Amino acid sequence: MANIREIARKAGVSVTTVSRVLNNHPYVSPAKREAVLKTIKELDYSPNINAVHLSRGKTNMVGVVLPTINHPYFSELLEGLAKEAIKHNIQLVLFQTGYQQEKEFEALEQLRGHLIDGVIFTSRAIPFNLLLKYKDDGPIVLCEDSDQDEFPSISIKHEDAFNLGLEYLISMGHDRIAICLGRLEGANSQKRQKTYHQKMEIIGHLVHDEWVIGDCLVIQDGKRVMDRYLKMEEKPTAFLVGNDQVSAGMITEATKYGLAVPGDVAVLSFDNHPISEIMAITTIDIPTNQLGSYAFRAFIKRSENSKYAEKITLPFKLIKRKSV
Amino acid sequence: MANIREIARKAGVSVTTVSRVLNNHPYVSPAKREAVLKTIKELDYSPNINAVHLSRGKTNMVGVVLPTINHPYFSELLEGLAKEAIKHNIQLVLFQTGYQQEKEFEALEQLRGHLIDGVIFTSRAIPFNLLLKYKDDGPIVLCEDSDQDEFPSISIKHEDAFNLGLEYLISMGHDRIAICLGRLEGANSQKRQKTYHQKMEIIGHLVHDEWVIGDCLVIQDGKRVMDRYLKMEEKPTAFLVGNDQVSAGMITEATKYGLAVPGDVAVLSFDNHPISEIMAITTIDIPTNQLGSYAFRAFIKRSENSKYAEKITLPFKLIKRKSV
DNA sequence: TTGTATGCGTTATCAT
DNA sequence: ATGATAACGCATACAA
Repeated sequence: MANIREIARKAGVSVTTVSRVLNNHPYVSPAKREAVLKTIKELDYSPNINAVHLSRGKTNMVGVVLPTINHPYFSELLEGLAKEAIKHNIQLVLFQTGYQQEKEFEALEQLRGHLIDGVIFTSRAIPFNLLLKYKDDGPIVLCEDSDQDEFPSISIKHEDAFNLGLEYLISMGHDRIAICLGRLEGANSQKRQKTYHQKMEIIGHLVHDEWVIGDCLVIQDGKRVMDRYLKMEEKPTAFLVGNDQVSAGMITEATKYGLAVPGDVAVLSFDNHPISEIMAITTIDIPTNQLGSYAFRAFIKRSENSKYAEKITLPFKLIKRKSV
Repeated sequence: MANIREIARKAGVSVTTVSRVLNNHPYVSPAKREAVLKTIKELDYSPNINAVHLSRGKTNMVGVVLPTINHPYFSELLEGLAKEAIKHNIQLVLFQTGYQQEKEFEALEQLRGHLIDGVIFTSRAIPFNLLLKYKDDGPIVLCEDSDQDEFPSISIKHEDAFNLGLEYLISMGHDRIAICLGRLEGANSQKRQKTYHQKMEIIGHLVHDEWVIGDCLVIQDGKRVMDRYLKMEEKPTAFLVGNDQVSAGMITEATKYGLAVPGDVAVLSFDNHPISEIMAITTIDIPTNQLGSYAFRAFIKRSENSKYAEKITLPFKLIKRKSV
């Protein structure tokens, strides 16, 4: 309840001196510094940070937009962000969107309201032109393989990574390949589907509509995929899967039905998260953690230079295990 | 960049009127309201929330202390919290501690600094007497089976739940039972160990030191546990495991070595999270999500009544599947 | 219904 | 080295 003025009065100094002590400024005599510190302790004082923020004009907090934290991809990414944020003494404020645009706008509005100094999108649902309106409100960073030059962005080249997966499956003798993606309408999924169709055309293979499966995000979705597979008239011999969680669910379910992996059906996924190692899933390693670190550094650069808009792409690599 | 004063000037009204429009107060003529709204739109104005907070004396944000979000237990709990927080139009600010006390103090310091209106501990590492010092700085809620009356708390009765697990294993013919816990020094773990030793004594069975395994939190820890099991001279016939993740890792690893579950070794865990269903793990359901909801409601009650300190315990139940 | 003036708790400027 | 005072942007008691 105590404030800086009260401290000043009791310590027999001015508020300026108290503020100087609080912020470790030079030019405060040891005697007065001592007196101030003593009073602060006595009154159990601590500064009202809202006032500090208002006065300073910034908060040292940045928003992180993500669909859910209840998924290894995003929690890994977040750890990368957090690791870097700590170095810069900056707090992360999370915005769990569940892919709801409304929630993303909430983050952007907090940016406008000076509650946070910037926003990092680990995933985005709002259209680009609406995002653009917030360009001047503070640093914004995108974790996406994007086709724009307004904001800095960090990602892997999704088309290339998807191609790598397809080519590996083909090299292992598969030509009847199905794919499992997240939200089919998302930018990344669109790119992946395009890549898929192109590649299938090259090897001269028609694509069955039911071989493109959406909404594959968590382990339970893998079960759903296998159930669907069992009912297919035209069965693929391999699946290229958007993330390890779904693969894990698929393989577990397949095993239940006595299907051999990769004998009856091969599975290749993305991420190289712990579960893929445990279950010996062949996967394409995505440096998810690093993605986060780089994203945060991009935020810092953008803070220092409001024109900074570099597109950074990180490497990925195939991890051969036992599911293909 | 624009502020309320500028809006007032351009709209030809007082700052008070602008503030009234902003906060939907009555007693503003439609004409002036219109003028203000128009100017706000023109200047692309939005309020500086720090100033609002400073002026109002509160922020509508509460801190959530948790070891990591990269774990189903905590992300589930968090979802329960978030669901409720949304209803009250309150932002959650996460403090990932990694069980570092320092991080928990950070949350408490933000409470003191009026940056957040309260703190919810989903897990706690700092000693109680230090926590107590923050009692008057704002509402604090504990998610723990605690023995205190200063703060409201939400939890299940860990002793009872652990007993239920032990009794079920015993009823299935096991008497050589090992346990896997999280941080052995934590309050919950202590209670569970005590329960374990008591029960083992009742059935007249000595406990081997190596049958109490700590640091079991994630799926990889399950692998470690099984590796250790294989080297034991005195092998248990069953494991009571602190959470489903660890069970999943154990079972996967056991299967690799040709061990039958539950034939060679039975596994019973806690949580009833998705992976336990997928892998048919027998588990004790913890209403993790509800735990979060209740915790948030306790925060609200404590905000309204600074004496409120109810201890709420939620029910748990055994889910019989195929790992015991 | 509207406006003036003051307060919220700090930092920063500018003297001295 | 120190302090008086003006911002920071908003809410609100009070007056009109």
